[in-house]
Amino acid sequence: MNRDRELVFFPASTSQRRDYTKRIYRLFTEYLARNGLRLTGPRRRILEYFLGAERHLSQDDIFGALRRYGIGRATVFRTLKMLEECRLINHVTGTSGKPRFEMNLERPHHDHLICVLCGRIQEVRWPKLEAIQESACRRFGFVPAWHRHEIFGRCADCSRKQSAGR
Amino acid sequence: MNRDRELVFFPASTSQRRDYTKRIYRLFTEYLARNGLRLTGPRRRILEYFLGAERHLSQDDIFGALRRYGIGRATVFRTLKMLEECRLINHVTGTSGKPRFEMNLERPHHDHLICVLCGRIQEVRWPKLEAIQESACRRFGFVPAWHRHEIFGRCADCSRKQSAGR
DNA sequence: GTCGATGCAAACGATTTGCAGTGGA
DNA sequence: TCCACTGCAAATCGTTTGCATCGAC
Repeated sequence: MNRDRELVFFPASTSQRRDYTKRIYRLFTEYLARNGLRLTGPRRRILEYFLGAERHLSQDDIFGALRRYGIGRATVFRTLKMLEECRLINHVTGTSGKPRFEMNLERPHHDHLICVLCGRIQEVRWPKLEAIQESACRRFGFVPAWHRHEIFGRCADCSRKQSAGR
Repeated sequence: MNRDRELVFFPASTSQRRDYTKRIYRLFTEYLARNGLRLTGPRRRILEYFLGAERHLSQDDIFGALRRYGIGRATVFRTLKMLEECRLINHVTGTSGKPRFEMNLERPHHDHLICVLCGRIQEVRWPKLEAIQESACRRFGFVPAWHRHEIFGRCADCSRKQSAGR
């Protein structure tokens, strides 16, 4: 299975990737400088891991992958919170309610189809749906800031397997 | 403020209410019997509280209101889980991430506008939106079971107050 | 050198579970 | 009567925080 397909956008070629990484780093260091914070080893490693991951990561994925560098759980939590605050990453509700994270920068807005059997998260773009939603909010005088639109069910693979098994 | 307006549907007249309550109880007792479970005082009280509430309740609301009957937190959690499992109630993500619950039975599907300032939860029906969503899932071979569509932002009252205060 | 960041462990808040006693069918 | 249900307290889970030390600037 090609996990890459599950991401709506991810730089494909090596040069695109290099440029993307560079832009991410610039935004990150600017954010850090603006707030009197520092670019440290653990922060760099976590960001690097996101850049290489191409899928939705849990806190455990990150901690598990980076513990060999002696990075503690607290630091992972602290950094995730920070990256979310500066809008470089986004969080999605995974199956079992545990949050998963995705790179956010320069990626078009999308919603999520979450498979309750295998936990796979598929991204979908629905521009038409977003438009309807916006206008409806306005009718209520409600000023939307962000939203969460997650659909839980069975993905194509799992529902195929399930009906074959019967 | 009339909180009732925030619910898309709730039986209005006394007789409608009585019938609704009767149907809820029948479904609940049937569910209990089917699983070899019992209709106990605490369970009855919690259900009763939902029937009278007409708004989105947190676990704390329920515990707080019923502690005078000596009902423990564990029982509230256990019962909420059970009611959710038999689909009599639904859970919505409140502000601060804590779940809130609503009666689910015989109520048309709706989404939620959640005010990040006052925590108020407003319900919206979007039949057109639901239709688009359904058809898009089908295109992916994804079989939706349930979804969560929550929009966070400022409600009409709060955004008015906020701009007046400036 | 300064002061923010780190890892560790302890603290925390929400939820769950073990258990002995209680009560619904 | 029987066994599910209860409240309580202890346990657990994910996350946060206090603190002494470390390291980026």
